[in-house]
Amino acid sequence: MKQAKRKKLESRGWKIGSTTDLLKLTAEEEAYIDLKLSLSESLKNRRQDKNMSQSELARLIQSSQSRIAKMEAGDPSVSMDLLVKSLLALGASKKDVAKAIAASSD
Amino acid sequence: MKQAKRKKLESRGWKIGSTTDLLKLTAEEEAYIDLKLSLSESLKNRRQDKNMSQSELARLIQSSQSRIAKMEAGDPSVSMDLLVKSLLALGASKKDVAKAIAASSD
DNA sequence: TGCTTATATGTCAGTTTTGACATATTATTA
DNA sequence: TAATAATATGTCAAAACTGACATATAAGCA
Repeated sequence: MKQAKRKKLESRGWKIGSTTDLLKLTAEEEAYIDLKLSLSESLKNRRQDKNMSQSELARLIQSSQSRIAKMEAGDPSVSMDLLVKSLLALGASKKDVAKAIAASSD
Repeated sequence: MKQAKRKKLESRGWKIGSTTDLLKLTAEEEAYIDLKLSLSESLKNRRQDKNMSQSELARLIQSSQSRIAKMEAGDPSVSMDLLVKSLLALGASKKDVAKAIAASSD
């Protein structure tokens, strides 16, 4: 994994292991993170396309503005379940979700 | 939603609301459940294609046989995160995951 | 510039998900 | 048939995730 990418992930709060095994992020771990970041991005785009504020989306899915912010920031404390439920609440179809997931993140 | 399908879901342990609003499962809720069941199925197929037992898979992902069984049974206590991580551990690519998700469940 | 709205970040108690365990049920094979 | 392997089901303490809140920072506009 490239140094730049690792930095990006670490800045978002992902713990990629101790300093000694920073370079050992497995392909599966990387794919999993990629996948969540793709969902994050997709969520942000969908919300903005609807001219909706984070607070409005929070109301829609009975969550809070801060959690929406964390979702869109790719915070590791957010589950895929919540990301997907949010996308669906914004009108995404299963195929839309699939497309978001298949998209490579960089 | 069809009666037969609802029964199927309820038999797996999904709580689809009280008797009065059994028919009001929203499209989003339905899509979310469908999506998880598709991942379940995909996981089971992948594992079996590799001639791997649930115990072996459990070891591989540092989980337990009982949790694998729950994943494959579509138990509502299992997160999408765990399902996806497991698929990736079995060698699925992001595209494979996307395909599983896009697949309609019945 | 100040004012307002939107987004980001940190914390935390309540809830959900977790691996592990015991044990039941169902194949599979001798 | 018995014995063994595989899968299913129920429970629980620990770990992870959650909405909510406070508050910081940023963006837009008068």
